[in-house]
Amino acid sequence: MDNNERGGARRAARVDARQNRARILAAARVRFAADGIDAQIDDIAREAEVAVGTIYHHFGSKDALLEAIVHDRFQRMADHISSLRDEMDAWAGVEQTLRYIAERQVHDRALKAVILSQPALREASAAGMREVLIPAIRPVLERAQAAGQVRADVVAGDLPLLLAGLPGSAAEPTDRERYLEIILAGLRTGGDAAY
Amino acid sequence: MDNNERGGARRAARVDARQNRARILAAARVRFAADGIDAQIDDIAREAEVAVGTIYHHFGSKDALLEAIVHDRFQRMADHISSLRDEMDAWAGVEQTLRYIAERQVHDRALKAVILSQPALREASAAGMREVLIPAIRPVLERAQAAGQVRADVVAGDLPLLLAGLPGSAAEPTDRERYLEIILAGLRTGGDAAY
DNA sequence: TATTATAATGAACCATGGTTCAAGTTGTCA
DNA sequence: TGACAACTTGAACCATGGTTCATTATAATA
Repeated sequence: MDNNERGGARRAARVDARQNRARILAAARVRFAADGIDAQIDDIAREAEVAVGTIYHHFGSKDALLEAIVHDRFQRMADHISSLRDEMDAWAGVEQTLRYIAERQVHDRALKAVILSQPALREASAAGMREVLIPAIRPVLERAQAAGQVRADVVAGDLPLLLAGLPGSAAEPTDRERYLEIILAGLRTGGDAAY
Repeated sequence: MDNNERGGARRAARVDARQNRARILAAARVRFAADGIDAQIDDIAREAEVAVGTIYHHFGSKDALLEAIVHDRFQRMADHISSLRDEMDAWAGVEQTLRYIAERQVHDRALKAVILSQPALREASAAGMREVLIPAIRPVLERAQAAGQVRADVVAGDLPLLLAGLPGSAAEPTDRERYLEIILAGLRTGGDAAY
């Protein structure tokens, strides 16, 4: 149902199969980003120029496909955020992180949906956030907290949630910028001089 | 399809009909609040102790029923918020408003969903927000802005959105409190001394 | 009480959209 | 160049859940 690299298996995956798998992933990324969680398998198949059955051959279910996409997204995001860890200014790291997550969310409705989803449902995908994205955010955040630049009570998991209401791609860029500034100001250690 | 008060009609609505209508509304409120937008008509019917057909007799469609509920919710919220307009301290008015909307959202998943929904889809319900809730928030907000207590660039429509990521009813109350404080701090006129 | 407009019922209907699988293709290896 | 496992195909299948409507029941009126 799922053929990763060389398992203990015999034959290597056929090259056409690998191409198709890639086409499906690409199409799924596009459609999930545009239509959100309820993008349709048929649409993905059409866009990938592949039959529905092929998708099921490679991924087994719609949820599994979504999970693959989303997990990959979280992984890439985590990598990027980790690279911000030693931004010269700790605060800048936090700001960059926020802006980056915001930008990702605006371009990907499915991602946004998963971030918002109750941990109960959509468990497989939500796990990717808990175990990949959040751990990447944590050091960036804590560094800024240690420097007294961010409220001490904030937790890494708060950041994605705070961005949940970010105006979508239809809205004015200035609306998004204002939203971000409000959140950033809220996070920054303010007049109440916590430290 | 919808029998409001006395139209130009002849007979008054039968009392059992009125009771059933009320039962349906009550059940729908409960189920939409608990299950969100995709609460099932059959469940609502069961909870109201009424046949599905009766719901359709009174409301015509699931969307219409949802719209009725949501519009009513927005109306009540608007009324409550308006009563805060002349809170002695302008800032307190804003804070109360935020806390009130937050509390409503946590208790009602459908409400939260509508607030988050792209204005495109779910148009009928979203209109209720635009035309009832937002206008009620505006004076409270602008009063605090005039007093220099809230960022000048914030708009009434921002407030519900900022609360979109608020941790749901499953989360610790302290998580919600922290979230609120961050938003409040972000709105408050801060060190950058706008005025 | 007889009449009737209005309301209630719920099994059947239907659209949607994910999933299956028997039949046919094709890359790869010997 | 076979031979075969791996892969692809897409029509058919099925579950879900909103909606219809012919039938039956009942509140209101005369």
